[in-house]
Amino acid sequence: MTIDFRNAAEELIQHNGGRATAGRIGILAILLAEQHAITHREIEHRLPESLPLDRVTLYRALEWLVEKNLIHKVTSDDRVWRYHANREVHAHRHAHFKCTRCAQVICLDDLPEKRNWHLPAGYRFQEIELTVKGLCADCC
Amino acid sequence: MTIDFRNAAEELIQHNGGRATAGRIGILAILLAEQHAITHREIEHRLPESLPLDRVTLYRALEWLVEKNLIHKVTSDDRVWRYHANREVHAHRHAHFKCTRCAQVICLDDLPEKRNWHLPAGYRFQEIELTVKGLCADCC
DNA sequence: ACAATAAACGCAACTTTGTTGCATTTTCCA
DNA sequence: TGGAAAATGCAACAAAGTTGCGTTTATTGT
Repeated sequence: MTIDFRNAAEELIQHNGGRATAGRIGILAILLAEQHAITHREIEHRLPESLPLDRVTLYRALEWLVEKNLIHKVTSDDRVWRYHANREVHAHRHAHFKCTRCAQVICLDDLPEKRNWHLPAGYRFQEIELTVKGLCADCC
Repeated sequence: MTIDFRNAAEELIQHNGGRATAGRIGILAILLAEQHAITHREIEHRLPESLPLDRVTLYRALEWLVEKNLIHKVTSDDRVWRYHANREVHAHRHAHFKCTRCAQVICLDDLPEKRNWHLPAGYRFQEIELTVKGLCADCC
């Protein structure tokens, strides 16, 4: 199981012209295996003991993966980035759900239309960032 | 002009059962005078020399003002809270606009309908947090 | 007007998240 | 397989925000 994610991760990394280092593979495999967007710290805890990775290296690897569009970052109100592997669903921009009790984050599929947003004169639209907050099934 | 904001601030604070200290009045007056949501640091810089306020006191005053519903906080992707005085417009929840160049934040008036968001089974909706990103008139 | 007291405040120290510079190690490919 | 480029690890730093605690201040009742 894990091995499949590792293989997929390695392939994805190489197809993007990056070096398939143990760190990157491990990180991406963790994110591929994960349903929810997770924090830097959660990734760190999921790393096997056989792969001790420096905090900074983890930050840089995540940055690289975001750049290469293999994962994406989610803003949150707790000042912590969460990361999630990109799948087909994420080809387009999408909304996120965050549980107000356990802080779990998942991806939703819709985003409101851009034209609904009448900005003041002279303002230019670029993108929408939307988080729905509530309770997840476990916390309800 | 400033004096009007100070008077309004003092009244608002007293009507909420809080002590009208120089700090709170000064802070709320600044926020009342401000069009945009501004950061802790920006507030600090706007404080007159006659009112040197400790960082911590500022944080605590802001926290109190949020609790009392006199101001509200805005989440942002730069991990910094921005604060804005509540006006009639803000009686209901609303969206925000953030300029991707100068980081200025303003309030918009609409929010998409809750029912548009079909969450997974068992999830409970609470609220929406939405930021439109783009360029403001000055940065276009 | 004034004293008592609860609420604010200021200071110092700490935490968390993330970043930067630089020397060392590793990957990849010629 | 050996050398260049890329990735890593370490140490130090930075920004935002929090906590504990002793001191000051605004309010309230007399």
